[in-house]
Amino acid sequence: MEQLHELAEIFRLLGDPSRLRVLIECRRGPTPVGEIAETAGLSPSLVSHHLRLLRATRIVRAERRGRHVLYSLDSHHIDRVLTDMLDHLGEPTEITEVAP
Amino acid sequence: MEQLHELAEIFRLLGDPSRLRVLIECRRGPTPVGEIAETAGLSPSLVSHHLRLLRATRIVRAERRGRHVLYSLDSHHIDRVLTDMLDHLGEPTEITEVAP
DNA sequence: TAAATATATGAATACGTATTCATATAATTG
DNA sequence: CAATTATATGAATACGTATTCATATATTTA
Repeated sequence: MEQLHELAEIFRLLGDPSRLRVLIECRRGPTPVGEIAETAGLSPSLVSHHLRLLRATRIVRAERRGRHVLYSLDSHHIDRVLTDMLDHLGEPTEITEVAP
Repeated sequence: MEQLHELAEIFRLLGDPSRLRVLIECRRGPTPVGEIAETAGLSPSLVSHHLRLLRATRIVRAERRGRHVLYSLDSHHIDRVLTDMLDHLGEPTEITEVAP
């Protein structure tokens, strides 16, 4: 199964707090790097580095608009996974009953 | 948003090929460490290390059965995310049309 | 109890990678 | 064209972590 590495790489990219913040901002639709940086509280340089990685895996896509570059999510799978996980994160831990 | 780190940690744990293999084996239901190791093609020691991390985040749960310890997925969220991503991985890359 | 099997743990290592800083490229405006 | 704004890139660093090896703990069986 070779796709396993591909899948792991996607998860790995989601597995960094800063990058996750960047991604969550991208969910709002095409957003310039500077705005992402400010909202996420990260340096533009760092955001740019992260976006490069996310772009390389097609998780995110870029479009130029004047001197800005707007980034947005390019995978509805990722979008859905993010939505699901964010929604269900607050749920209380289930109590697993053990059969006697 | 403090849950963001929690979410990132979960993704980080999914972001390693070996650990992902271990997790996928756990989806089949309670499975002994040795069997996971053999099926995944990993050393029992490595599998045990990974399982410890997955257990610490409640992604996986353990139950003793004789001298074996059976591991299984403990989060249906994770199960669903894995199923979704595995299902949709084979899908061809969508061609994004740009409006003229 | 001793031996055998199954799992866990600790230390050591080798490797990747997140972040910063300095600098480069691109696009607009004066 | 010069200056400014926005983004990208490269190198350096500091830190985490996956893997292995040796050893320990737990459980069953002889």
